[in-house]
Amino acid sequence: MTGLRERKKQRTRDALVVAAHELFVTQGYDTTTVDQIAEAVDVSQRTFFRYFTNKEEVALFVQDMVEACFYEAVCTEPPGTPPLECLRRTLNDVWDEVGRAVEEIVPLDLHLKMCQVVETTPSLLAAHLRHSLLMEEKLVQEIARRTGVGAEVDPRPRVLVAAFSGVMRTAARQWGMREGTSLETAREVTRDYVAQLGPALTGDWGRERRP
Amino acid sequence: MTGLRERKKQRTRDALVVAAHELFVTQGYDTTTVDQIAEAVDVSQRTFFRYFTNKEEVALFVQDMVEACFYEAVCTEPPGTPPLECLRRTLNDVWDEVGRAVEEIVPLDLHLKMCQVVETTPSLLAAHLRHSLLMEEKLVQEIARRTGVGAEVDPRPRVLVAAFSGVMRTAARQWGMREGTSLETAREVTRDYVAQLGPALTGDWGRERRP
DNA sequence: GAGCGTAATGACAGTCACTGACAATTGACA
DNA sequence: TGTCAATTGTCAGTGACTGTCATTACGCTC
Repeated sequence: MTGLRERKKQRTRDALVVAAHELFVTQGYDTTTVDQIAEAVDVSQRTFFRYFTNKEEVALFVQDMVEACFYEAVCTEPPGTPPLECLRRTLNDVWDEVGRAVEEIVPLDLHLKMCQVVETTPSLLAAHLRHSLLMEEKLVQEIARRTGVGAEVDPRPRVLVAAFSGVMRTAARQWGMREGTSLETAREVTRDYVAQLGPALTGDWGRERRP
Repeated sequence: MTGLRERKKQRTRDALVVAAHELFVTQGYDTTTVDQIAEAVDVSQRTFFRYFTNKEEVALFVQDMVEACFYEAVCTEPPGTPPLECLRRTLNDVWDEVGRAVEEIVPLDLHLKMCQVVETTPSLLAAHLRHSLLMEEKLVQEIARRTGVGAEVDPRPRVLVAAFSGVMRTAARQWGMREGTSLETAREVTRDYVAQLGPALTGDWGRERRP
């Protein structure tokens, strides 16, 4: 199953991801050319485009994996849990696994820095949002499946996932703008934000910060 | 104030928007080149890029205006309204004005078709999502202002706007996939989806469609 | 209404992301 | 070891976008 060919490909792909991350983090996304990435790994530009359909993809490779990781975790959640609770609980439990999965490809620190690059680079942020949308659709299907509610006739699965994802994105964004970015702070911020979903929707906001 | 120079520029810009819309709608976004758009209006490609920083911008010009329109409407809402109610009410009231504003630039029908093109064209959808994010941030500031809650210390403004915007985007998306796309159906679908925000978050989803 | 300053445009060359085609290389497997 | 198929490099081409400079056109003054 793991012939030399496979392993070589895997190594090239990983090397491209790591090299790209290092270049993006140090000199910025827009100012890094595909040629530079390819050269760093000593392959031709054409080969780069055989591994990644475009420049964005190599930048979002790890993030996509993280989101896929979250989706998988949601799918393994025990049935019968109320949908919002299911998402919230998964979110809280999945961080360690995410950390491990990331480390298999790039140093965790590099990935966290890359998250900030994504947030601050318009074209990259745009692509990231679109990728997230695809994952949202998968989540919708899963929520619909586990609640027995048809996503095509009842808007609630979509509405729930949209609200939840919107809040998570916001949390990620706010976290990315902080100084100390670690998995721990990310977990805290997202947990915090999601917890505010209910209070934020009800009109009676007190005058002081959440009690 | 409106010298010949200004009016001429305005006319060129509008002509570019209309020509671009027609081309995008008939042959698709990716298959339309900037040269074609410029040629249709009889200006050089360079001039096109003096009016719009990139190809996406001309495609999203009207949509951006619509979102700005919504934002303005939120700002003129009477103070004291609970924030979610404020957004919901504005959303319901603003449609006619939006229709009028759009018609000043492109035929409404063309715009509605363009919305579908945006939803179905990955790169364009990505750009659209990013633009929406900018508008969300403005909304956050406005909500924070009118509730006297600091957006930098209390997550609720961001959480509320994120949830609301997420649901609106979902509604727009679902609407765009329908057959009969009119302002009326758009109003209905969005109103419908936003109304489901509360029910979707509570765990006790009934087995049948919303009663 | 002639002339001057400035804004708008066109023409051109160049960069970079991305693609198709074809030839060269290399692992897999008989 | 030889053959097949997958992987890669090279090259040429397209299209989005940018900087530069010469040209045109507007607006304003005298």
